[in-house]
Amino acid sequence: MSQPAPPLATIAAALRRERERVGISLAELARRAGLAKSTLSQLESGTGNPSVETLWSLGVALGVPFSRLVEPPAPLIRVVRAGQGPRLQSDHADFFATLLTAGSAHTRRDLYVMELEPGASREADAHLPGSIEHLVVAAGRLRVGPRHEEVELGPGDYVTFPGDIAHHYQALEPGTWAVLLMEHR
Amino acid sequence: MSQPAPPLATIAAALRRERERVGISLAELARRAGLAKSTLSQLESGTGNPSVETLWSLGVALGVPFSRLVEPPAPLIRVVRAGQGPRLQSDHADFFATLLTAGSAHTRRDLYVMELEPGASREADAHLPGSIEHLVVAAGRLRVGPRHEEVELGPGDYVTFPGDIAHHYQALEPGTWAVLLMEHR
DNA sequence: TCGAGTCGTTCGGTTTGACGAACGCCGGGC
DNA sequence: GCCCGGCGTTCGTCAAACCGAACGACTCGA
Repeated sequence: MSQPAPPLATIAAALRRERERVGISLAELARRAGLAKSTLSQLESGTGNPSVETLWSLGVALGVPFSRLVEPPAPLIRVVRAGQGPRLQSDHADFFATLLTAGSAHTRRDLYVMELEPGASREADAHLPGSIEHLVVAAGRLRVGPRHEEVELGPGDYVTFPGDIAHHYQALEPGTWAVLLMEHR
Repeated sequence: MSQPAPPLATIAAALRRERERVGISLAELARRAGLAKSTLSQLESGTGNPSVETLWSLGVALGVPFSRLVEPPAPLIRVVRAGQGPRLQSDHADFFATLLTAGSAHTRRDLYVMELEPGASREADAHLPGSIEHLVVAAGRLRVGPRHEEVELGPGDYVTFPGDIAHHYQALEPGTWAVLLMEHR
């Protein structure tokens, strides 16, 4: 799984790549991560073997998960057999989902605006294995999550959870709506 | 994803857990990983902050991916409350973007909550070639789009446009915010 | 042109992680 | 009894990760 790669150069490349993606300078990143510029400079140049704490603080400052800094960008071959495409859930009386952009065969992500009215909660079956839901509440209040782990959200709140286990949505106020990003791996 | 946890204790627990899962002694694991027993002993006791190389060799010897040693057992659901999460500053003081979830190494897909105040428009440089922006306005009014093709959006409105050409955002009302999905490649 | 600011790199000094050897502990033979 | 093998921990030494300061190069404004 993680055998062959000596992660020294991988980390160096990942650090520079992610930093430039965020669009900040080396000095600025060092500042946010609480490190010396010299340390970060050596890391990005491939010299040195950072401690976990050091690399962790960089991951936090960059807003990326730890693994993105150590694992090489894995070009991953993936097959979706015919008939296994994501199925849209049928509409419920108090639930509307508007498909904004559907994932093509290559980019499997769907973006919805979801409108809900208070009342009966919407039970969602498990989707495809590996699917992940991201939700940002735009207005109203929403109770959502996997069974027995529901959370209550207000405007601006964000939540993510696996889509491949049973979960449900329930609006707590009229006019509740949210942006839903469905990822299918 | 990787925010709050100081991974010292997490690593200690993960090492002991994985080692006992394999069913080998501390000395044996140190032998396979090419480390000194003392080093591993201190790591499992929570003392010390291993280098990436050290932890990597342990992951190889244990036959587990690197991330299993540093990330706590993944919670099913994760919430970022409004106004929390890492904020990306911009060249203008009236623009904030909060990174909600960063795409994995191969799925470059970042989800933001973007807050804007009226006034000077934010000029966005072209991003990586092939990137696409999706935007859903949650509150306020927003003028956005590529140069000379701007559109005006209200709550619930959705727009998508290429991110690899120059474009800009401009809030028309106070308290304007939107959900931004950035796709790369 | 000069000055102030930021950029990223390089250079000693200090902290600390990793090593090897020794330690005490426990269980099984001869 | 005694010794032997392996276990996990502790201690002193050494290399190196990290730091702070200084450096030259560059960009703006005055």
